[in-house]
Amino acid sequence: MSQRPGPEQPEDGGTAAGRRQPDPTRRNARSRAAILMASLQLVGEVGYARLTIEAIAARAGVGKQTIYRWWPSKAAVLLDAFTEGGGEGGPEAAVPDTGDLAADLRAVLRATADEFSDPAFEAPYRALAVAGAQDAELAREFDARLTDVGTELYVARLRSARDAGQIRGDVDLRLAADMLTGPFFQRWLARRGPLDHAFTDALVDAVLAGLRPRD
Amino acid sequence: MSQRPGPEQPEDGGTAAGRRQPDPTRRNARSRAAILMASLQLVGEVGYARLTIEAIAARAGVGKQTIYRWWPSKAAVLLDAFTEGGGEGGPEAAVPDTGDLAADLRAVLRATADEFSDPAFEAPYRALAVAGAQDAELAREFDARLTDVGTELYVARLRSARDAGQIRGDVDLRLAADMLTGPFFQRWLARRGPLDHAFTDALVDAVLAGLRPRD
Amino acid sequence: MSQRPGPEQPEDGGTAAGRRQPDPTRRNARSRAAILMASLQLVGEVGYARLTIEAIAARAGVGKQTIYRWWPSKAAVLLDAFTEGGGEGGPEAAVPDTGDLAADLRAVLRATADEFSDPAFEAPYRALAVAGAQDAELAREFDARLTDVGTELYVARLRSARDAGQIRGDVDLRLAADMLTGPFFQRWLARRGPLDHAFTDALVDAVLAGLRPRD
Amino acid sequence: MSQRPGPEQPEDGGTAAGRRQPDPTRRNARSRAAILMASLQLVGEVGYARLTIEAIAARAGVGKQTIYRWWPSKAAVLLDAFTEGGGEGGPEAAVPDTGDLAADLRAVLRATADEFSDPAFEAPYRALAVAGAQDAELAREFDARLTDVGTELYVARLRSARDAGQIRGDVDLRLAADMLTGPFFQRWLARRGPLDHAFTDALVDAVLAGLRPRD
DNA sequence: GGTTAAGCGAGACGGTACGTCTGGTCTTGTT
DNA sequence: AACAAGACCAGACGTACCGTCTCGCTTAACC
Repeated sequence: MSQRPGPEQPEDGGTAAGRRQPDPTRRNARSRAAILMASLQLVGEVGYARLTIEAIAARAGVGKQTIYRWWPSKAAVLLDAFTEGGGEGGPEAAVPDTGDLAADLRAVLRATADEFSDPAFEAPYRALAVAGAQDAELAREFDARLTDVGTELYVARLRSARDAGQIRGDVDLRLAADMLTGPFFQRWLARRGPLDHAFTDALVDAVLAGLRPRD
Repeated sequence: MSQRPGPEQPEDGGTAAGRRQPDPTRRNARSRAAILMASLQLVGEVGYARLTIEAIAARAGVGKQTIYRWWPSKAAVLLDAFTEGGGEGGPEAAVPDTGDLAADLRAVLRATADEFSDPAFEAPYRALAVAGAQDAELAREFDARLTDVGTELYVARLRSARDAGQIRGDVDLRLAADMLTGPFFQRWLARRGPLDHAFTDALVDAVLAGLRPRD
Repeated sequence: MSQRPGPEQPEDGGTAAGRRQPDPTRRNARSRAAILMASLQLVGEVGYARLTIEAIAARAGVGKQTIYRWWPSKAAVLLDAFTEGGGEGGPEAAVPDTGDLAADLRAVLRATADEFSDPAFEAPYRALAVAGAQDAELAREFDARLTDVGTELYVARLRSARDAGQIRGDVDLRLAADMLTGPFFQRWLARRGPLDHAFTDALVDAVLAGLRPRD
Repeated sequence: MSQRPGPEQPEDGGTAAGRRQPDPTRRNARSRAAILMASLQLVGEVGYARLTIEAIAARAGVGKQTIYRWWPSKAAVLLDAFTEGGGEGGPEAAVPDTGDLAADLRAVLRATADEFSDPAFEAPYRALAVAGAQDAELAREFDARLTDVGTELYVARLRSARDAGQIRGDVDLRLAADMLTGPFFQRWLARRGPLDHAFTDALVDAVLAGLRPRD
């Protein structure tokens, strides 16, 4: 979100013009940080639906225009807040590779489950998921900066396992990763059950059962 | 949703009173139908975020109070509208049982994918999923009336297959069903890829690979 | 201002339509009174330039929309407030007619000067004069409801004096009235000097000097 | 208005300091002229109420601070703009003295009426009158630089006539001048009627009727 | 002639109020 | 009593300006 100084504006002074884009170099870093911090606090306190730009501005000690100047929506604010504030690239930074695929995946999914049980993480992440479900443009951004990164880590670990002959050569690694994250995501977002280790362990086992060489 | 005239009001005629519950027998069926119809139309036209009670009332030719009297939220209206308007019990009415588990699941998931590609179905369903993600109470209702029903159909079909010895006896049928619906749900809600038959077929195959007896 | 239920809207449901006009019979009298009262208080406290609709609404315990629904501008609110609150038809209700024209005019102008020295009267009246100077539409309304009424009273008294032969038959009564009010108005609005009895008495004498029969 | 580098700052280099007064010798004359020009243009286009400092700055191609540095308010800008741009000392430069008082006054008032019928003159003058009505400090400045000058010219001409025995010796010349300008001002500012020659001629005659010696 | 301190164009900033929109409640008159 | 209609209090929306505050840049004035 925030500002990408891409080459999309053809002339600027032309006829179409429209919204005047601000100069990112003059941006007040202190205000920006205060806004992101306030967003995370407030979404945790009142939830996404009752999160308002006015409240963020007031909490951050900032004019509303300073938010509207730099972000197109409150979801975009949250996305910046989340990616900068704590979620450093998705559920985990990297899937460990001890050689034991099952153990590695169990460990990561357990850690992820724990993370999603932390309200400070859960509230903004859920807010972003909800916003993304309603706005394709935001969803793209959200996926590119959070979800896809996480998926890629699973794919990488699975590829390593495939190279080691621990899983069949014909498996679709992307699909396999989705089989790990999909049930997890659904259970979490729709609150279809507790995100405990029993569930994640069983999920890992069930998925791996379909990936192992037929011997 | 709508109104369950349960025995929760202890005194009613007391001092504090509170919410007067209306008499369902005097309800105007024509208004109710118009409200549900208008909800479905509007959510398809403007999406859930910009769906307003005022617009529903205006479109239905109904007073706002008639909506507030019978439903606690616009999501509840939509839920009634959806379960009565078209989604006759979730994605499908029943999983066929031809004896060929893979073929049956492929058929059902293909049909479901087609259904979720129909905007008239997709818009209100997505709206409900989004509302459910933000409101646990609503999510419960939503699951009870839509998702759980669907899941149960998969579980039933899988049980039949297990009884026929086509899948191992130790598999967790609920988890197996989640492995079918989870990736599907995630791909759909977060728009992580096209909901085509290639995807659903591959998903069915991948899940079944983990369920088959080891022989 | 407020609402004139004239027959100007031809069809309403037609193509032009536009602003939906509210139903004056359903108007909340208590809210209306509170708004007018608050307007008078606030214009006295902070002046017209810093008088805001928001502050009026807050002071009156009323939603902003209730003001915007019934009045087109804060000046219109003030005009209603002023004509109903205290200014009972302009500077004075009637010019006395004791037979002594000079004495009568002196008395009225002295009373008017006193009135314009009362901040509770002065603040809203000045606000209206200022608003009228900037908005011809409002000025028309203001004149019709306040200034013209006052002028007419002078004209009536002067006509009585003319009929009694106390002033020449060829004098333009309207102009004569303007010669009384014009210098007064200018001195007051532009603060060109004190509005004391010395001034008003001198003004009356100077004007009458030009009206008397030449003998 | 603008800046009077008077000796009001006691210490300047003190601790509290406060308002830094800028150095008038380093002032950019081109910017100053552009600001005054833009003010006059804009007040004619949108009126005083919707005249904004930002718009003046933008039209003049000038930073906002350059306006705030040299003028305390938009009214002060307008006052400078007006006194420099065209109204060179009020309605007229001098009242002619042909010996015929009535003819001289009629000529001046006719010219003044014509001037006040010119939008390029009327718009900023009305703006200043309005601003002055709301701000006593500004009104003082306005009077000193425009109105008083005009009044003094009338007084001078009347004094000349009095010395020539054309009007009585006991008349209050200041009041007489106000009887000419007051009705004119009121009619113009409150738009109580057309500012045509018929009006001004009648006004001159009516006033002079009260000034002539009783013979 | 190089340094330095202002004025300057530009515009980001913390604020306030705008006029609009919608939420959810209350009131009125009709069916 | 439910209903259509819509006025009401409340408060967030996104915009427009306010007046202040940096930023670099230009332009004297004084070394």
